[in-house]
Amino acid sequence: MKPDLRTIQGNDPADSYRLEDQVGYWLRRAYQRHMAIFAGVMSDLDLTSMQFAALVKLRELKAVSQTELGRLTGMDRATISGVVARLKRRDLVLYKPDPLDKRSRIIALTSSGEALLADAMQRIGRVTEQTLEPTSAAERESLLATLQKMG
Amino acid sequence: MKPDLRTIQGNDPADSYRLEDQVGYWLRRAYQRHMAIFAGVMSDLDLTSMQFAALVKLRELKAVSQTELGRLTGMDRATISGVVARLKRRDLVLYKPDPLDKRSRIIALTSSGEALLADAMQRIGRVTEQTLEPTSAAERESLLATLQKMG
DNA sequence: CCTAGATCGTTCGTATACGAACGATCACCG
DNA sequence: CGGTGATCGTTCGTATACGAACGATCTAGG
Repeated sequence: MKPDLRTIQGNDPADSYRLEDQVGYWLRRAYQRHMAIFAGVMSDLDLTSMQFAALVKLRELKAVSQTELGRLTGMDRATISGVVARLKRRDLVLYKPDPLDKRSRIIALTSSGEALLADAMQRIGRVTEQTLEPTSAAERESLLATLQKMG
Repeated sequence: MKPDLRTIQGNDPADSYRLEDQVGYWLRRAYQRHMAIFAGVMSDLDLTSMQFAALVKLRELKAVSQTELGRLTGMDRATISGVVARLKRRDLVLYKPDPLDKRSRIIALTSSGEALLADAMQRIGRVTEQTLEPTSAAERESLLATLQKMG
């Protein structure tokens, strides 16, 4: 069915390499499109998808240390540091000292953080809907399962 | 099989929202892991996946304008500008004037660019292999097809 | 109690990412 | 031919992303 291009073109794997055949390329493209959809739906809230992820986790857990919040949302120390700082600057989150560890900084939602998040959560379904719009229900299930294995 | 959490927890879609159920979250995770694998395999070449993508396209097309190269690799004007500048600084690519358009800048591989790319292309299979390692052959085909629809 | 190693959050350096504004140029239309 | 809108690449501002080095603190072991 599918001819082996290496046989046709030679033994060097480089000869048959095309960007458009690579998972990495399409992972990036799909993620990129998802981000653009997110930005569009949330544009008037001025909220990035990473900021949203952090707020969602805070809503779920009430209060976590900054590094732990990073772990839960998939951001390293240095990255979550900036994300949280920008949320703090807008008074969407606040800092609390950790009575058990002076190194640690506990992060929690403020009421305006909760309010903004509530608004964003009303819209998040549209983001997923548009992201997955080109796919069938079966594809969606399979995609999610496969991505979870890979993550 | 799967209970509708909205029915159990209330009517607000926010109540049933979990980061871990979202495509966007897993797209990011999978892409992130792919990037880490790429960086590991290519570490001694000091080549990012975006730089690699640009070099691959240049090898395929011999010479393209900078903006066109960006389009083909999925980077906007501002981003490809920096990527190409860093490749130029390392003499992996060179600039040529476009005889037909004074605004345009034609980019092409240098011989050291070709050499480095040849090395990278010998390894790229390992990157894909490791990225897809947790998945079956059927899942790989399905994943690629679905991502392509979404991209 | 006291030190070696782990962990917390910061900062720096580098590399994407992308919207917006800019000057130069191009293409097309009247 | 002259002007208007589109396109080329740059620069700026902002937001991730992440390795590395740092000071402060915590933990475990002796």
